[in-house]
Amino acid sequence: MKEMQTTYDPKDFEDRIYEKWMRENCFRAEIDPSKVPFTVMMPPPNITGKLHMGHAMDETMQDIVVRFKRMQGYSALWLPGTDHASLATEHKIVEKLHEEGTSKEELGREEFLRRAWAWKEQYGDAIVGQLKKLGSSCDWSRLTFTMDEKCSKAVREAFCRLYEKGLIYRGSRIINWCPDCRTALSDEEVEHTEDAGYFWHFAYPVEGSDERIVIATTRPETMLGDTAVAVNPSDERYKNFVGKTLLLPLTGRKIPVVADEYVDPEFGTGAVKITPAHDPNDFEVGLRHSLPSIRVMGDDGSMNELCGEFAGLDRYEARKRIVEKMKELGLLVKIEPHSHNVGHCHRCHATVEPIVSKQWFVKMAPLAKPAIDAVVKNKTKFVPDRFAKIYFNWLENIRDWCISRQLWWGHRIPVWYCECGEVICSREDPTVCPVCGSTHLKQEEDCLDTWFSSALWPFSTLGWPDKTPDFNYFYPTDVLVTGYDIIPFWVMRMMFSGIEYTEKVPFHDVLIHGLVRDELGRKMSKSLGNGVDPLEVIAKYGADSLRLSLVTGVAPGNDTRFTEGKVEAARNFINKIWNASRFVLMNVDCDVPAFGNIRLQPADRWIISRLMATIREVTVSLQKYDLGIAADKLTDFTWNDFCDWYIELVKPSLYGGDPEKKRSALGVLIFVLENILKLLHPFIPFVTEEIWSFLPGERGNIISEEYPRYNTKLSYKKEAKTFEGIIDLIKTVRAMKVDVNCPPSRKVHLFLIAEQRRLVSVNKQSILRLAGASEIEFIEKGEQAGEKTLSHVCEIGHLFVPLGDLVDIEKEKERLKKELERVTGEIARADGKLMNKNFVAKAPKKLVDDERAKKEKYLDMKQKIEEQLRLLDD
RNA sequence: GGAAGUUUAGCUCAGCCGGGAGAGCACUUGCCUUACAAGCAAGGGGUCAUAGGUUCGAACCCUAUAACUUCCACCA
Repeated sequence: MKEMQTTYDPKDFEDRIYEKWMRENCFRAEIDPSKVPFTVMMPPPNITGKLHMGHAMDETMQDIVVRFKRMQGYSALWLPGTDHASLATEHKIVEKLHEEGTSKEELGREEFLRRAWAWKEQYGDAIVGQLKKLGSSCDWSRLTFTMDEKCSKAVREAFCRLYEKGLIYRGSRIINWCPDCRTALSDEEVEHTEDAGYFWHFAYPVEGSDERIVIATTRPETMLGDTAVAVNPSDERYKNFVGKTLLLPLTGRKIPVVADEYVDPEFGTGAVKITPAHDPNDFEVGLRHSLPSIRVMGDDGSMNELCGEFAGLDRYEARKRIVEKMKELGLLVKIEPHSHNVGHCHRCHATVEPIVSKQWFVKMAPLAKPAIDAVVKNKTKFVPDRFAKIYFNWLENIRDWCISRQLWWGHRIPVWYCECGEVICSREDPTVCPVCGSTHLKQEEDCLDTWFSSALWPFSTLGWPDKTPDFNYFYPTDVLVTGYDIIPFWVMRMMFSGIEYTEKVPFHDVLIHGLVRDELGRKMSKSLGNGVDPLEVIAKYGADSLRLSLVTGVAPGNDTRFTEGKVEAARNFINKIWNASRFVLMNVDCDVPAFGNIRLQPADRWIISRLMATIREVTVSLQKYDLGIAADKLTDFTWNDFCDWYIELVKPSLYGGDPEKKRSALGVLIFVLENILKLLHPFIPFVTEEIWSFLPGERGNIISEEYPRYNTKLSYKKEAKTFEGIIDLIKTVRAMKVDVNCPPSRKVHLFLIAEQRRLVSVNKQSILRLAGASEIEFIEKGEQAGEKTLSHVCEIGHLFVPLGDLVDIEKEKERLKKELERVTGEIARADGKLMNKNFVAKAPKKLVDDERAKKEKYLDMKQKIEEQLRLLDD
């Protein structure tokens, strides 16, 4: 039999184990009617780059849940994939082309797409590699890319259905335009920041008079597109202006003064220039007053041909020139600093321009309603549930979704325009116009928003719209794991899409996690350069340590800080398990009896009792997605109970020379270790699998083992409680020795007045070893343990330890007096409660009983301490 | 202008149904005890942000306040 290395080194086996899992098809989810399916769709990472720490946490959480469910006997499918990330990817490729001295226009659509697919191959593979390094147990046979044929088919189906229902329309609306990416954006893709700017006050002259009206604007360049000035109808200052005509400076265009409630008289000058083509509010005002809409800016953010001398200028250059010009004309009244909310493209951070443009939209109101209802009715639950509020907030205030993008990389909109004017939306590429028979059809140039295909992810991956066996078996999915920042982009859209297309919610639970921040609590970002590469951490500490560190001490939905110290702590814990396992295995030199055939000793029953309690707590926590609590319980049990206590307690049995005792001890050790490894496997899959392979006997992979189950017959609650008296005894002796500076090597003689002599006797060797004692001697009440003796009342009885020269009687008296004080205080506290009639009457009976028992215990302690004090006084 | 979150040990954070405040790291002391110094043992350290309220009983529930964080919102 091969042996375990003396130190834990994950590099020795992580890759090898992953290959083994792959080779043996351990991640493959089968359609098995005898099993219950459990489905998780991996949020497909963008192919724009490599995975960051946030992904690492997201994937780890999913893997933990999936491995847990798989071990529980579900047919667990974790379907992996990647996202084409239309805008983000195209942006990156365009940047790269720019560096190469070319452009997408120069290459043309076809060549550009060829490059994009090459990009996808490269980065998609890198991501898959990273996921494997992390230990992700996803079903690679079902790996999906959002532009795979099946997804494209689903996208077309979805688009056509909405189009046919009249829920998709094309129209000219104000949209968010990114002049750098040169595409429309949805509202969600715009980030607002409070930017410092100015308020320019311009005077607009009234036609045929000397009167002027002063407006304030933050975007002077848009004045070229003004088609009115609006004032509040109740504003006395401007009453006489309403209906008059103004001469728009720089253009001489005649524009009316209109009255509209939208204007806030308190803000600015109370008069607002109206530019319907370049401002969402102005657009609305324009509609109400039938104002023309004049677009003065091109797709690249420069002023267009309507702008006279400013034509061709960049928007900011134009702003400068216009302000100068207005000043020259004496129409610049004043400039005041003003900070306001400015929208930025969330991809390239360029300032977004609201622009009127012909785009495709999804009508949201009819889709939002059922998506809200589903969560209200608990068909889908958010964990933690407070995130439901954020979800509602979005859906309740939602506006129509602009889905067209002026991009090439993505799903091209399945609409064709015929020369006769017919618009054809089709699942198949049409060749002939159904109206005029023409074959001159042109497909819509625009692509769909990436999130349009992401919205279909829970079912497009399973073959929808076809009724595939996968779809029938695995859909709807069980849990979606993602960050709170993705709720508006994705969760919400999957919800209404799932309900609309499949008539089922796409998942029952949404497990929301927070962001992984840096050591100082800052968001990890490229610009700050504070990101930590998961692969580097894995290289140094191993994937298991990284995984464990990402879920311990983390509450659902809360942000967490990444520190190397946490990874180190996780590594140390894993090292502990490694060595504990090594210890157990190096003692195996005989057949280990089956657990059921072992006559259990009190210590055995204690550890098994603790094991059962742990199994129960961990299982409950995992079912509630409380991964942090589960990890915490497991660490505590493994390290404290198993390693620090149980292993030490059974060493005398291993070393004592009695083969029967040794065999039994080994049996229990192996049994508990097996359970620990299984319980921990979802968290730290590699090392548990590796250790598992060293355990004696024929066994398969731990990944395919059954998750431990709570067994009432093995709970031994009462016996475990009693056994804790032994632990308490050992701790007491240790503390006594430290208290008097007794060297650990100096063995002490223990005298004990106790009722449970048998329990003590059975564990005598363990007690001697762990307490650093030479002998335990039972004495009767009233009997003396000799001169210079320290005493302590512990759970199991009254302990006396003669320590000779180390004992300072006066100090011991002091200590006893203090102890007496404490105990007296405890009695008073218990009395305080028990004398309270309300407590006795209203508190649960168990609590009252417990309180009475405590009082009894302390009274007994008090008596013993007083006795001892009297003795010392004599 | 709305909304959510956070505030607990020196640091980072847990804390379930309300029933004697926890972990890791750091710190102090002693130990290389034949698995592990990435370790063992024993310790010190908290006005659970503040003020009220509900309750027999509050870190936990309610109200208000403060500080910080985040999301949303068209005030030109």
